[in-house]
Amino acid sequence: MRFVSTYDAGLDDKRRVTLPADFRSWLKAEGDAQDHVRVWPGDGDWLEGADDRFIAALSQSAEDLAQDDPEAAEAATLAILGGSRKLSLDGAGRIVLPETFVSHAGLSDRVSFVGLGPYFRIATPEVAARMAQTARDRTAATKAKIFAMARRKVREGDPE
Amino acid sequence: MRFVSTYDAGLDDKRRVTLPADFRSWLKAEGDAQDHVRVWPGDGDWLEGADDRFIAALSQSAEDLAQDDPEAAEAATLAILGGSRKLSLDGAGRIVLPETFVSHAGLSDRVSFVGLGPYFRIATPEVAARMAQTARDRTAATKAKIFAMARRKVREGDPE
DNA sequence: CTTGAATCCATATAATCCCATTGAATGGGG
DNA sequence: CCCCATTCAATGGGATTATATGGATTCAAG
Repeated sequence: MRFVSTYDAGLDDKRRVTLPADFRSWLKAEGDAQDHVRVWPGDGDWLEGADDRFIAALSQSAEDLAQDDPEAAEAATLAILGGSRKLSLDGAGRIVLPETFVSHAGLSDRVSFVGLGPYFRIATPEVAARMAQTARDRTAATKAKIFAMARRKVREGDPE
Repeated sequence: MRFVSTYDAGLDDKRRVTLPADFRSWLKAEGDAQDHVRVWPGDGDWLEGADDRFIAALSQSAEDLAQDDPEAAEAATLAILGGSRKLSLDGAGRIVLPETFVSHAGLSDRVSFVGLGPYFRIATPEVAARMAQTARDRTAATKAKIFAMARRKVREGDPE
C-alpha cells in the first residue's frame, strides 16, 4: 500500500513539516534506508513528492517516449529533474521545504498531504479540498467502474 | 541519482562560483576524489558541466557515431572535448569560470545550476527559468502519458 | 613592478541535529 | 467500565555544524 488518503500537518517558521507516519512507514518498508523524498512544484498551486523509484520511473518513461527525439527527451528530463529537490528527513520525520516551494504552493501554517498511489501532493488545506472536490466531480462515472473492478480483484484473491 | 534540481549561487568579481553542495557530495561519492568538473559552452546562452566519467561516455558515443557519420562525430568531439575545460574546486567548493565562458552565457552576479542527471547546465537565472518553462510547455502534452507509464513501471517491480 | 590566478582564512547566515514537551492513541489491571 | 501507565506521533526550541561568500596572502609569469 503506497501513499493513500489525506493528512494534515503544521508548517513551522523554519519551514519544517512532518511527513505523515503512514507515508514514512511505507518509504522505509519499500525502498530500504529511504531517509529522503523527492519534491517538485506541481502544475498548479501545489507540490508533488515521491520516492526515488518513482522519479527514476518517470525519467525512464520520458526517455522511452522520446526515443526518436533526443531534444524532447532532454526537455522532459529538464522538466522532471530540473525542478525537483531531494529533501531529507530529520530524526522526527520532518522535511524542510525550500522557500521557493512554499511560495509556489502558497503555503502558510497548515498543509495537507494527499496520497495518490506512487506519489503524493502537498497543498494548503483549501487547495487540497478543492482538488478533492474537482476529482470527485470528474470521476463520478469512472468511480463506479473502478469500484467494481476492485471488488472483483478482492474476491479473486479470496478463497471464500 | 546524480545532478538534480536547480540551485542559485553568486558569481563574484573574480568569476568564482560555488558549486551546489548536493552536486559536490555526488561528485565525491561517485568518482573518488573528484576535485574538479569539466565545463564547456552549450549550444545556447548557457554552459554545461559534468564529471570525467560522463565526458568519457560522450567521447565513446562520438566514436560509435563516427562509423556512420565521421564528420559530424568529429565536429561534436571537437565541440565537447576541445571546448571543455577542467575547473578545479577550491577549499570552499568553488570553481573559477573563464572569461570566455562568462561572456558566452552572459553571466553577471547570479547564476543558476540546473541538474539534468549525468550533467548540468549553468546559466543566468532568467535563462534557466526560460529553459524550464520551455521544457514544461514541451512536455505538458505527454505528461499524463509519462505518469501513466511510470505508474505501470513502479507497479511491475512491486508485488502490491 | 604588475597582473592574474591559486590558496588560505574569516564570518554571517542558513541548514542540520538533538532533546524536551505535548497530546493522542493503546493496552492492560483494578 | 474506568483509570493509569506506555508508546508513538507531532511540535517547539536550542545548540551545533555546514555553507556561501568576501577578503587577504602567496605565487608565478609577463
